[in-house]
Amino acid sequence: MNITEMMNDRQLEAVKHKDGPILILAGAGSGKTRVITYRIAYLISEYGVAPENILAVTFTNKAAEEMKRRIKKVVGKGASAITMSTFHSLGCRILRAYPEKLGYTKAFSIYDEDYRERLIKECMHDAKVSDKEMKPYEIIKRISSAKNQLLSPAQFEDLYAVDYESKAISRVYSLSEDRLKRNNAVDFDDLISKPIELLKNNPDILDFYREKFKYILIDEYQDINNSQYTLISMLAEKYCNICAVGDDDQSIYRFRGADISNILDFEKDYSNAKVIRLEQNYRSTKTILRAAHSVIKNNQDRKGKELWTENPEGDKITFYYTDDEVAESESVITEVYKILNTKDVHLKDMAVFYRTNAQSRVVEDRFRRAGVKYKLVGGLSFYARMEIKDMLSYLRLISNPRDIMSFKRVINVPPRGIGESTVDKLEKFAFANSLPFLDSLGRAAEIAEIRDVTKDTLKVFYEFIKFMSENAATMSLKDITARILTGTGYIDYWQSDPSPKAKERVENVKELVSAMAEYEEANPGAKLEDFLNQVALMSEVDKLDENAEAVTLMTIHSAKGLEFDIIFLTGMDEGIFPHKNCIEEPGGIEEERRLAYVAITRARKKLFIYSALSRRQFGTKKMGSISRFVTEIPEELLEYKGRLPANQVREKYYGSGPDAEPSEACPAPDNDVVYNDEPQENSFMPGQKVKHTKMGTGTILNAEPYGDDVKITVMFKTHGKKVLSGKFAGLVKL
DNA sequence: ATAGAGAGCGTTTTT
DNA sequence: CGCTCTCTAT
Repeated sequence: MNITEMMNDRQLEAVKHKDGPILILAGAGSGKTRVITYRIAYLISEYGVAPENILAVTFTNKAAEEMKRRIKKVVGKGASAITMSTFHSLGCRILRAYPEKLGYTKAFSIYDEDYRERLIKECMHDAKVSDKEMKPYEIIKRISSAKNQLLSPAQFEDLYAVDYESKAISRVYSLSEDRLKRNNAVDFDDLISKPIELLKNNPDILDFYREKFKYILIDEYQDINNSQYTLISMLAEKYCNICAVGDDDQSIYRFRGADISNILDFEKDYSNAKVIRLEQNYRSTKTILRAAHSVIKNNQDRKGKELWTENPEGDKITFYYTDDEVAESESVITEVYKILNTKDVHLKDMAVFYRTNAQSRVVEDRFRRAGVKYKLVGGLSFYARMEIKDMLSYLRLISNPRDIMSFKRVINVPPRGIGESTVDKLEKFAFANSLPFLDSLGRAAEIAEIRDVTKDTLKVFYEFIKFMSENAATMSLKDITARILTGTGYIDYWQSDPSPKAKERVENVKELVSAMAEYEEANPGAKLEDFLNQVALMSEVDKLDENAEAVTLMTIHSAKGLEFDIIFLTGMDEGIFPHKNCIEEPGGIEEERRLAYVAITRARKKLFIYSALSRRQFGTKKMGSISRFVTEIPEELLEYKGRLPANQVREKYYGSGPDAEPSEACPAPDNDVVYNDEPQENSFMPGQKVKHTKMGTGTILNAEPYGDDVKITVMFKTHGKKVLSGKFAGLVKL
């Protein structure tokens, strides 16, 4: 392998390290993926490690596939024996190898958040916990965190069930575990915690995996949570050949239990650990990197590093201040066209980022009107559509006939005259006679309270599911779905509906059939369970087609690990980013700042940052103020555009005269670039730089009328955020 | 059992 | 504003 001239010394050191623990602190764009890929290839080709003895855990399935593809290029076919997957896929594999040890069957269902919420609501009902007094979401969060801490319902009760609330949660937790078991189902947290339980109870199996995975690599180590940490530690304990790769500045999943101390304490956990820092950035311009650093350096809780690059200085970062979210989107569109016309950049090299999924609606709407092609990550994507979920529920029921949640979803789709009360009776009957659910359905005739017509309907449904369930193994995936579509009347139901919406649903369902055919071709011999697991464990980014010639629309969280030439970072307003819910939380702002750091460092060539004077939220217009993260970027890296905070600033950056140059390809909307034409001598606008006699210089974040005075919020460079009176503070505009 | 209307509520981020 | 849940009338 000739890799010496392809890498810098640090990278090479990481690649060539053989045995023992190693921590690679890899800054954004430092060639991390390359290092991991070549390290694995090197282990195989130079150190003679068997591919099947390597486990690599990545953040998305796509990253895993991409890495595998690259390794194959270097070491050839043998690479397919490497286990390369996400944490959840790994857990799923282990669980599927020994399902009976924990009382599951091989065809267990994986419940997504939607199903989990329904299930928790049912348990709340059973436990007599009203969803008025406690939100299901809060309970889910507590249960999820209990599972991350590897606490059983009994342990949770012992530890926490002291107050009324925790007692209620404890009851719901216990009931939900029973129900999941009865349904032969697991949730996302179980995919980590149940394998741990399995390995703890079965030392022989644990030893098997320790021997199998002699070399372990974990990517995005800064974002692993307690249970994931436990699983990996258990597996790595024997040989300690663990290679952790991560960046403490990019830890952004604390809300789902990620614990940054896992990476900070790696050297304590493995006392002989080698630590390598990758600080040369190959991705971004000097300007972008400097901006990113000027933001992240405000965090206290970090290992501390500064990336450097040999890349050119690059363009300034454009800071756009627009009227509202619509003007923001339209400005993005104008810039997209400008770039297409003047630079050798394609639509697929551009991305729009936002903090929350809800913000995508306006962007999508405007893109659609302007005819700019886009691809949306997350939100209401293909697999989240009603008709697709219906079909998947049918498939899940056939694969796992004990899955009551799936049964409930489809029993009356299309309408068969079977309602809640009938389902209740069936469920009670199954429970009372401790029958697998499908059997109780088959014996519905014995339930006196069910009407005869309903019994007939149930019988037909039962026979169909039973037949499919027994014969699915001999059918192709495509045929299974096709038979469900006709056999259940589902396709007829939508085809007889003349609305365009229904037509779309039919199209989507047909697309699912071809997706299954495609999957089958790519994975010969794949079973129905394999397909269902793959769909359940697929991340939003996995569904993205990176070659499609369209602009990517995504949350910053989804953008982690990706890079684009041009990035439009929208919604940089206080309250949105940083999000208002995090501002009060301890450590909240620092996490948001890391998120901002991730966003900025995704850009290769050019970054646009957007903020708006006002935004529509819950239907009402709300005045906003510029995000503190924007003010943390030094002025000299920014170029101001759009609605200018004040005339002086406008002259400073543009000279006199408006610089409206609408692109030919896309006539700029009227409100694309708006200037304050009236000189507003006495008004203070967000974005305006000001000077205070005591506190020095700062930027106005917000200004609102307050009686006959103005309440001005200023972010001072040295004194932080202060609220001042416009009348008395004696602010001088700069 | 079901459709349709009205109320009420919510927005972090995800495998 | 738009979605979901609940209530009510068939």
